[in-house]
Amino acid sequence: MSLPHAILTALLDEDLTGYALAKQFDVSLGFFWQASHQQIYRELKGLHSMGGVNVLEVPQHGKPDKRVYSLTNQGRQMLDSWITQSTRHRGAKDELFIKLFNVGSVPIEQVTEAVKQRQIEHVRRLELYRKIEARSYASPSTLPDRKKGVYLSLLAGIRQEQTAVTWCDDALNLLATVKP
Amino acid sequence: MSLPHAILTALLDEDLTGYALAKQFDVSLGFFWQASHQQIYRELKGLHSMGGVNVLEVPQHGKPDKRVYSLTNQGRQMLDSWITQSTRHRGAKDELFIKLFNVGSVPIEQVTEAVKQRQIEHVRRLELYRKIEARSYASPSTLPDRKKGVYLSLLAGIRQEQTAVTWCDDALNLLATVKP
DNA sequence: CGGTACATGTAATCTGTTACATGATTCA
DNA sequence: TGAATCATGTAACAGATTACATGTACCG
Repeated sequence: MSLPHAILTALLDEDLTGYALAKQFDVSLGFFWQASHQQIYRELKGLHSMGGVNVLEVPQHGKPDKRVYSLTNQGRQMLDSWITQSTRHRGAKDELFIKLFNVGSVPIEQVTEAVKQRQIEHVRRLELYRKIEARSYASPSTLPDRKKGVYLSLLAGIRQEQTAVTWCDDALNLLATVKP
Repeated sequence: MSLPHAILTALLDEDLTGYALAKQFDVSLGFFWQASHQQIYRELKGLHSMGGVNVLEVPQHGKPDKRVYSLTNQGRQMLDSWITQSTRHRGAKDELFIKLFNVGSVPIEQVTEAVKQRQIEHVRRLELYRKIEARSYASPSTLPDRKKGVYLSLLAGIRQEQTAVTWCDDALNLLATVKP
């Protein structure tokens, strides 16, 4: 039960439509918590009926009408009390490790291929994160308080990807010693 | 759709009951893919009706009867063809990052507390992994092929935890500069 | 006497994914 | 002309979590 809180968090700095929220969940917060537009529209209704957000309906011409959501005081209080609760993280479910547990029982090339593929993804991710770092967080010591948490998240992402890229190299080396 | 394959994988080396499988999913494979006993019993039924596993009913006295599951040839084939399919990983959903995105809007002590708590968990995890490494994977170069993938998973776990512990230190340092 | 281990399950609910549905505008 | 962007949603299904349910044996 934390997608609602992720949405409230995204609304801290700016009012957003469901559509714009869904885009945010593709980048930024979405690097650490992803959600589809279907989920977001569903949750926004729930949050609205609970008083956590306000809606402003904005008629448009040429495009469908907008519903711009904003955080209410009650929404802020929901965040405040949620912050004190225990932090849950469902351990990442990653099929790659199941595949690795199959080494020695299935054709090794397929596992190697999966690791190579994964490394490409990690490299891409790392490049993206570094680009964001260079653009917006070049001097972390002078960051306003409000940005420090976001920066730390990005830093976590960078380190994770770095670790993963290096691990892929080591994994490929060891997998190369497995007889086919 | 990969819990079935995780179960088949766990059955590669030994026949197990649903109960024992659930325990495996608390350690070993479970470090990278967790599942509750309810899920496992459900999936075992499905796998059985699809011919991926055999059941041997073992009457016991004093305890409920056992159903010992073993992998069939068809089960092995299911793994073989699954291995070639694309590897999915749902990005880890971690509330800690949502909390970090709240820095500057909620009481900072709570966020700091959450990071400290998380660091303790990572340290514990790291110690556990290292214990397993020392016990079973002291000389990775002489490992039989069948164990190499498992070792690589463990190595990934160790590196991830190490990275996380270090990051927590850096995070705590930067969070200490946030005005309350 | 109380807790843990063994051993299996059902039912309800909550989350997440996939597919379907609509429709104008802008850009190549 | 066709794809992408803006903008909202419904419906069905799959997957995960929580609660409930039962019952013996063994250890301290």
